Amino acid sequence: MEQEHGKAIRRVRADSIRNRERLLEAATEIFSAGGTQASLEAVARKAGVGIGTLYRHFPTREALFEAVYRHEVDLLGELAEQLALNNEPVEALKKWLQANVRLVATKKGMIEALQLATVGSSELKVYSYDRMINAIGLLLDRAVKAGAIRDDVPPEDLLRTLVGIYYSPGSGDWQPVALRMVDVFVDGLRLRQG
Amino acid sequence: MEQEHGKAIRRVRADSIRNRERLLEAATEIFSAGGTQASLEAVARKAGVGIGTLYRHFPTREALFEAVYRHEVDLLGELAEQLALNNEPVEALKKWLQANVRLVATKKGMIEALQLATVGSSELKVYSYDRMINAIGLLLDRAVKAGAIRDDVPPEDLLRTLVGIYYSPGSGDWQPVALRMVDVFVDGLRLRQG
DNA sequence: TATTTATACGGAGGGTGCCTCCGTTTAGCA
DNA sequence: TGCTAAACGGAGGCACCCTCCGTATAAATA
Repeated sequence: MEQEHGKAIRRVRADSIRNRERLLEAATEIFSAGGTQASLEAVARKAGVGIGTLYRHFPTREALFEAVYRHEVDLLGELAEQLALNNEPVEALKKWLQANVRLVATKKGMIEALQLATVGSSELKVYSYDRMINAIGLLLDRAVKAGAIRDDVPPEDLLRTLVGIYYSPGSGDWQPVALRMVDVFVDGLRLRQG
Repeated sequence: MEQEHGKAIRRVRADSIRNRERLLEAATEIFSAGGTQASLEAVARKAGVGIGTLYRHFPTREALFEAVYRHEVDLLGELAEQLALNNEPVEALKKWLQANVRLVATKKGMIEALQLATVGSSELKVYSYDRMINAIGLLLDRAVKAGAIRDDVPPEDLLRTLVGIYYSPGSGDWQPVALRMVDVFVDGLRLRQG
C-alpha cells in the first residue's frame, strides 16, 4: 500500500504531466524564435493551456528556461567528458568551445538563456550554469595541470567571455567570427614557452 | 530677416528645449539604476512631462539611449586619441580597454546600452557604436601596423568580445575579473615573435 | 461502477507598460 | 495684443505580467 500516516499518496495526474510536456515543447519553439523576451502567454496559447497552468508548472520565467535548455546543456556536458578522454588538453578546450559555438548557432534563444544564467540571481542555482561551469572546469583543469595554460582564469570568467563572443548583429555569418574569437582567446590562455 | 519663401523661420520653442534636457537627465538616472528594461513612462514621470512629449523627442527607446550615452562614449573616443599619441601600440590598446572597464563600472546601464548597440538594427546607425568602433579601430590599426598583433580581428569583433567580458553576476567585484580577461585577450592578439 | 476528494485547470481581473492620436496650451512673432 | 505654428499632455487601445479562486476531473475507494 502506498501509505504515509494513514494517507494514501496519490499518483501525479496524467493531465498534469501531459500539460507540462506540451508547455516545454511550446516554450522551446517560442524561445528559439523570439528569445528571452518572448511572451509567456504566447507559450501557454501555443501549448493550448491556460496561463495559470503555465505558472503553476513554472513559477518563473527562469524556471521555464532552465527546463527547456537542460537537455542541450546536458549534451555539452557529456561532450566535455568525451573530449577530455580523447584529446590533448588545450585542443580539447578549443574543440569544446567551438562545439559550443556551433550548437548555440542552431538555437538563437540559447544565447540569451545563457546570459540569464550568467547574470541570474544567486538564490536560484541555475542548473545549466553549473553544468557549463563543470564542463569548462574539467577542460581548463587538465590544461592547467599539463602546464599548457595560465592558471588564473576560473571557469566562470571563461563562460562569461564566451557568452560575450556570441554577441553579434543577429543575422549573417556570426559563426566564423565567434570561432575566430575563440581561437584568439585560447591563444591568450596559453603559456609561452620560449 | 529669417525668411524662406516668405515664411518666417520660427526659433525652436524654449519649453521644447527645456523638456528635452529634463528628459535626458531623468533618463540617465533611470537607466543607470534600472538598465535597458526601465519603464519609459517612469522616465517621463521623473522628468515631469507627459509620455507623449517623451515620444516626440525620442521616438524609440534606442534614440533615448543614444542621446544619454553619447557623452560617455565621446569621452572614450577622445581617450583613444590621447592614448594613441602617448603610448606604445599594444599598451595603448590595453589601457583603453581597461579604462573602458572602469568607466562602464560606474554606470551599470551602460553595459546594456552597448549590447543594444551591438545587436541593434542595421537601419539605425547607432552613434555610440560607431564611436566605439572608431576608437578601437584606431588603436588596433596602430598595433597591427607596428607588427605587434594579428591582423584578422576587426574592431567590431573586439567590441563584441569586450561587451561579453562585462557580463557578470551583478554585484560584487566584477571589475578585477573584467580587467584580467582583457589582459588575456590582448595577449591572445599579440603576435609571437620567437 | 458510483462516489469521493485531492489536484489541476482556466481565465477573469487588477496592475503596468507601450505607443498613438488629437484636443488644448503656449511661445514666438508681428 | 492677437495670431498661429509648434509643442504639450494624457486618454485610449492593446499586450503582457502574475494571482486568485470557482470549476472540472483523474485517481482512489467502496
